[in-house]
Amino acid sequence: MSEDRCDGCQFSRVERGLCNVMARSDRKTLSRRSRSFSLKKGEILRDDRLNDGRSNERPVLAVCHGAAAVQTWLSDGRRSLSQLLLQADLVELRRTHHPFTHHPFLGEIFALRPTTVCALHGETLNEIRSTDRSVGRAYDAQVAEQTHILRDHCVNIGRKTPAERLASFLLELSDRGAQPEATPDKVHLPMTHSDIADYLALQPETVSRAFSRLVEEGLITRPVRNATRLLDRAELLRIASGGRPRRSVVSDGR
Amino acid sequence: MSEDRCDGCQFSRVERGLCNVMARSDRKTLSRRSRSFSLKKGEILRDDRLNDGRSNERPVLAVCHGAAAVQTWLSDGRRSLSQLLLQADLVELRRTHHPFTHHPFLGEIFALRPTTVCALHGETLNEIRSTDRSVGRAYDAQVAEQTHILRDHCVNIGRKTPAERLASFLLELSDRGAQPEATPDKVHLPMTHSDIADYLALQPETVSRAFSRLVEEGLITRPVRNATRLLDRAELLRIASGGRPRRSVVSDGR
DNA sequence: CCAATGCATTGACCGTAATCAATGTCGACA
DNA sequence: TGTCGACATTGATTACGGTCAATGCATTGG
Repeated sequence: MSEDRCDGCQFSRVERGLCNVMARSDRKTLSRRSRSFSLKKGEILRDDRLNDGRSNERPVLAVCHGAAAVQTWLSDGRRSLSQLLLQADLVELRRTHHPFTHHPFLGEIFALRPTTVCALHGETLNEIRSTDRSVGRAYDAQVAEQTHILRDHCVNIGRKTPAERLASFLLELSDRGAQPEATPDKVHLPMTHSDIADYLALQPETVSRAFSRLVEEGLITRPVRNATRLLDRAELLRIASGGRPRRSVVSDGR
Repeated sequence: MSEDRCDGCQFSRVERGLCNVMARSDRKTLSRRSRSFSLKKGEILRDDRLNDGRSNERPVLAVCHGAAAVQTWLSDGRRSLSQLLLQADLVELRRTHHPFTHHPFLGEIFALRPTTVCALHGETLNEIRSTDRSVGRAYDAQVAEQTHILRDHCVNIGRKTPAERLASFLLELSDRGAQPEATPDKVHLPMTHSDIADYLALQPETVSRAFSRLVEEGLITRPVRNATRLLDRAELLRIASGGRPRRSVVSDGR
């Protein structure tokens, strides 16, 4: 918790990292009022852990390193990972009430692998944002991107076949690519098949079969268990966007 | 386009409406630099319509009246409605690039019924926000709520049965309730079964059957075609959250 | 008032992914 | 190096929701 612990933080160095945008002095101020958490693979961070000692103003979480997901349980044990959190992603874990059940909504962060998360002090972030316009822009951009990804994900799990979902997923990983030393075609998988299943709204077995199918069709290879190489990006993209057109991939509406 | 056209706008009167929070003078300034659109039922508003004449700074859309949805097509004709936009909802239709295909992302707003939408001038909104802290808070709250709803929706369409999805949907409508004269139990349905299907990731026939089932079980009635009355809110909630527990509805995690 | 149209409903059937089960593979650790 | 445990893969079967088709019911407009 030293003042310049941010200097060692990977998040502050990542291109799209919010801390990278702000002035050094602001970063120090923010750092002093923020806390960081180390999560082991499989560990869960609930919002109640964020609120001890501090005010319960909205804490904004930043993923400094690793990969996590927003996890939800149905009461009979079904699990869903609704949002993937990769390095430099921001997520607001507001202690709020569920939008329509009015029960207190316990956001839950599940570490897909060893992960460090920083709980930024919301009010301080607001202050910085009001003096430094570029911080506001960066923050808004992040939020807008996450919203886009969420909408897109609804389309994925709502209207696509297993193979299409997996293709979309691999492209998503490749593009959001929080992988260490990655050529864009070598995609590191930060999670198990079971986690992928709960993210893509499938069963693990179906994920496995979808992988096999993409391999069969020569679109990917799987050099090691937790990585994939994309061989035919164009075709993957075609599949991911619903199949049909051989040339143009952009949906023409209607 | 008079300066005080906002005075007639329903959005500015709705409790949670952003315009309701800001000072009258700010509202006038914002109004002068914004444009409003009237959409007929079934009409589509693409982001290109927002950018004629004006700068292409992020326009923030506000639903003044009616109901709409963010609509996406897969290339073979499958449709998805990923986000419901009810009165006083904000949505950022940033002209951006698709998060991982890099194609320009054409956000598309589909009017579920006659709807008026206001394209707020983003830069002006930012200025107002930097002088009036409460506007920023209200805006952030809206965004956070939408994000919550989107995550929740991912769980709905990813892991719930048709009846569970419908129950969730009815409760969502009841609570976000942009209905005119509504007791909380009388829920107006602002869309056709086909639209509901594309929102809940089902087929229209399945929506119909799910309705029938909830009626059979005595949980709702359907006095008229486009409305429903919730008879047993607690039981609907139990179903919506995955079934099991007879007493407590809040998921205890694990 | 009736026709026409657009939705909704119900039924029968089918196909895909979930489920159940057995086997295989990798990695950690002694 | 060998054992154990977690995860992945593959196969067989089932069940649920999609699909296709027919009927019903409202609202609109001539």
